[in-house]
Amino acid sequence: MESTRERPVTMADVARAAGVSRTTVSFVLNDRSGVNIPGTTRERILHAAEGLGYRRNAAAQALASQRSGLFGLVTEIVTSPFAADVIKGAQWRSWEDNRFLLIAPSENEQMMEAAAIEKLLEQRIEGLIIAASWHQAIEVPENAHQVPCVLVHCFDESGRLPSVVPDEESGGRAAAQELLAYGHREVAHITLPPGIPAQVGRLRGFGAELSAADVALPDQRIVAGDGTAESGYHGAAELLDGPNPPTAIFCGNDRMAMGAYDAIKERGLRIPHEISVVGFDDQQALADSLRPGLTTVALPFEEMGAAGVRKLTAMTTGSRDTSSHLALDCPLHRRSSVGFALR
Amino acid sequence: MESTRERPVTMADVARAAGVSRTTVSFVLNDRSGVNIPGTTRERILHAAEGLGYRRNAAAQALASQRSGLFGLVTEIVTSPFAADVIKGAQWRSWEDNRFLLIAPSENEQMMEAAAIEKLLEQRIEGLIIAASWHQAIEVPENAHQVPCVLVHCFDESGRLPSVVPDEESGGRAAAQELLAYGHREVAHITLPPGIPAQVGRLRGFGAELSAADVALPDQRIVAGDGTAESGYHGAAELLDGPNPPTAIFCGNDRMAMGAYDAIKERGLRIPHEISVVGFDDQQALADSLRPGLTTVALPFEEMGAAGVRKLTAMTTGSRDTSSHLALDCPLHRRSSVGFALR
DNA sequence: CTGTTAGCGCGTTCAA
DNA sequence: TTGAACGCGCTAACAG
Repeated sequence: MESTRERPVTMADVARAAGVSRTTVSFVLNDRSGVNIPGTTRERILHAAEGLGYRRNAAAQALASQRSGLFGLVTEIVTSPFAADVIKGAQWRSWEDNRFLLIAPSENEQMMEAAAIEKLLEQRIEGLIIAASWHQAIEVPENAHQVPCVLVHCFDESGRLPSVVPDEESGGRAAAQELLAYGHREVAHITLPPGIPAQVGRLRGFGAELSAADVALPDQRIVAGDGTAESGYHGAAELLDGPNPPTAIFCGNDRMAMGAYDAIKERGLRIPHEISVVGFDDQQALADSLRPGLTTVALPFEEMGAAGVRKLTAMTTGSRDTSSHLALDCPLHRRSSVGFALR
Repeated sequence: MESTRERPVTMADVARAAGVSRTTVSFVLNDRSGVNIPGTTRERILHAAEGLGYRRNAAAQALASQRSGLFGLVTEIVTSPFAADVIKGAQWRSWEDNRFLLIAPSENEQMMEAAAIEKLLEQRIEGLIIAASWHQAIEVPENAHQVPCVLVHCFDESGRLPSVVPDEESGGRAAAQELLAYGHREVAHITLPPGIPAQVGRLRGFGAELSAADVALPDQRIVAGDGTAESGYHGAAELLDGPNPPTAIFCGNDRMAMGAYDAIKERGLRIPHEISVVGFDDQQALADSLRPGLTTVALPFEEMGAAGVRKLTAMTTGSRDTSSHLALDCPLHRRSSVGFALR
């Protein structure tokens, strides 16, 4: 029984079949610039490769050339509802750039994240993207520094690593614009936990756009929340029960908007007829369960993923990209929670 | 300037540092069974590797061992809203199985799909998953047969390739159960294009569950749709304007449910008070824009992705898995479009 | 412009 | 148990 092991055809086979050396084959198959190979030879090689069913071996190429053509992405894939969008954007962009994207789950346990990166490093990735589930300063694992690294939806304190984050201020402005367009002048805001980028940016953008339209946002109209539905409920209650209730509330995130809905309905007010609400994050599962549908500002996850890869490609191809901190606009997603102001 | 090129440390370096041969290092690092190595030597090697910061080179290992540890997944990542869920399930499962998942976009152009697979093959994937955007029989590209291959959300006519599909019938049954639970006995169905698995299964399951409860589903109550909102509109109109309008409509998909909503509202009927609607597919973006929220049957994308990988792992590790055609349950997602029957 | 030669880092057989 | 030697498939100097 002579087992003719179906051995995969190699460059040597192609060279033999075409009557040339492996080098020539390599040159032709990678059509290297700066080498002029007779059209006939070229044809012959291509034809032989085709005929034999030759297929490049990426591992061999990676080993020999010291370049894997791989990018890595660590993200909270299982627990974060947003991770899929970042992956989608990054994945597509990588493919366009003729690279594969390796994904590794971090689930934000610091240990696991380092381990995940380690796995990626074993694959000799040429670049790494670390994506966080919320806009924050992160502690970058030591081993991440062994390859070009881009931070997505987060940044490091030192600011040494390039990052791609949402422009929270633009989101705040978008919310304000929408409310202003509907004639609201008595507006309020329920904030996120103080100090985090999302809290600072969203409020700042909101306030700036309002004041540009000569609409005041006094301190009594800014109540502190902590991001939970619970705090949204209390925040809205405080605003509505106060001496001068607003006609519209911009909530620092969708969860708080959910809480606000409860407080509003509890008081017999109708959304959007008597009061308008704008959220932030565009959480599908959440906006989905709210009645009426929540008009909210979305985070540009897909774009951030793509931008991260683009930046990585730029870095690995040597083009020194100076604009290393990118902030992407947060667009408004209209649903049904904003109506015309009564006052 | 003696540039001490920071050459990555190899097994040879570890061997030298530990005073043993590369073979021994290889044995220890891969803790090969059937080899007894003195605890001391073992310790010494591990220590040396740690100290030198040794990191395995996946490409070299793949090349030498002829096993890449990679699985491939082709899917319509950019155009299909469901692809992300399949990816999520498959990705997570692969990681658990200690493998990386390579994703390639197909966008259902037959040419592009083959090209995508070709790229994956160059990476020497050990298994391939082909995922479709709707449950259908597909033409499997020739090159897909060069590695173990599992079909997700689709199947090949010949039935030779293992597949993981949604159990459409279970979804039809779930819809019926929900309506029955709310006391509906006058129910109708708007079908998908005739013949496709989703149409056949959903209707069959729906009908079976009804008849098990002694509820009739006469032919006049089954109107043909084609999957578009337009056809849903007309189907619902036909049902509502007929001699004996139903109290509940099960639509073959969400898009048709959207159309049905219009016909219903146009006739001054309220959902779910006067008529109930159940959809199929659980399309976020769609169910999100409907008022009231659409109760609908979901396709188990994440589970299908995971099951596909699991099957692949089983195949590549040789365990002959006979149950090669897997059908996963479709669970109901309750929102607000089902209410108690008035009649 | 083409062929020769030497690695890339690791798995694995075969002796010792 | 350990070490020497070869091969995996390809890239890249360096000659010719």
